[in-house]
Amino acid sequence: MRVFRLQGYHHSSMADLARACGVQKAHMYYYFENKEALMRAVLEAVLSYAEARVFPLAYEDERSPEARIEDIIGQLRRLLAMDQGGCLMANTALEVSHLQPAPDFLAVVRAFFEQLLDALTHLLKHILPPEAAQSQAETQVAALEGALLLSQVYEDPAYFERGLERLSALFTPIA
Amino acid sequence: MRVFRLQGYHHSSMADLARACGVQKAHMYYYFENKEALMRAVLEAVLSYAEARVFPLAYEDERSPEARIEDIIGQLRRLLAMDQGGCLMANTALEVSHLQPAPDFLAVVRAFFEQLLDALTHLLKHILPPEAAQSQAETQVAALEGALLLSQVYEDPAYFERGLERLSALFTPIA
DNA sequence: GTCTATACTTGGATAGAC
DNA sequence: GTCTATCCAAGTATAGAC
Repeated sequence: MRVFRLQGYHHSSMADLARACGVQKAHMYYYFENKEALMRAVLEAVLSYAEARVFPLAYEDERSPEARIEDIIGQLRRLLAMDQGGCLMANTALEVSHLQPAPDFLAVVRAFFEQLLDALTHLLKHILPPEAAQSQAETQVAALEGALLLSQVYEDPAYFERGLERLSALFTPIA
Repeated sequence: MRVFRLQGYHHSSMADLARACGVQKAHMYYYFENKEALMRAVLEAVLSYAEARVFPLAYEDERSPEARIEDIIGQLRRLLAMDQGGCLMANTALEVSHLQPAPDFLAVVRAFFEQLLDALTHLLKHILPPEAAQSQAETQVAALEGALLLSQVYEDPAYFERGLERLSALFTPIA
């Protein structure tokens, strides 16, 4: 996961990946059919983590929206840490989305963003009408990923931090 | 440029690039020292275009901000067309920003975003206090690139279109 | 300036011993 | 389940004829 995040899909060789795992290159093929299957497994691991520890936070309806968004932001800060390669889902999407044929692991990327959008939409419905909530969730996910991009361009985590703050601010208006 | 946008930097081979240019692979080395120099030249061509035809639109102070932002949006729609590979600057940044050593063409990417941010900040100063203008420019560039990402993830130009509309709407409040 | 031919390296993947 | 050895294709880059 670390290698793919830092070096990208195509630039990560099976040798790089094997070294990071502390095994011989050939041994990778005992567990994974090929490089694409390995990437799929990595992306599925990220998705599983988010499904277990991040998205559910949004649906804890007995807690306040403010508290829930703060927890989610904390998780996103770790999951997308810019100094560890940023967002693997976004990096991968931009690197392979136009390839023909498209690698099948793109479906995992889509599932990730869909669930992230749904989770945020659910939270925003507490402070906005349903339609506006969906639109605002889309805006916020885009703004967050874009802020992460700027952080990587300028090697400055502040852009991403400000993106997280703007998301947080939505739930703590003035008061 | 087309090949790099669609396939990414590392996945584009000199053979791919030569074919797209209609010359033999070896001939590419007559014009460019290596693949990295070729990528630099491509990025510089994009930057030059933006410096000549896009950014200056923001500074035509005799025209209304609304008119200027509409022209800029029109240019961005073409320059970042999602079905042609999206934003080469963003794609490239995410693909190579964590490599060590970092390719020197990253400086061109930084220059592009810096000038885009400056241009948007200048325009926003017509409707916001200076400090808020800078902050809002950062937010809008991030939101736009993020919207483009979502368009590529879902193969749906609508996300990017809505991003452009939200930018446009900033300059035409209610009225 | 453009081509053919080719050197040299790396990359993905397999075979088979242990 | 892990290793060594190896195959073959693709990749970057160069040499040299025309």
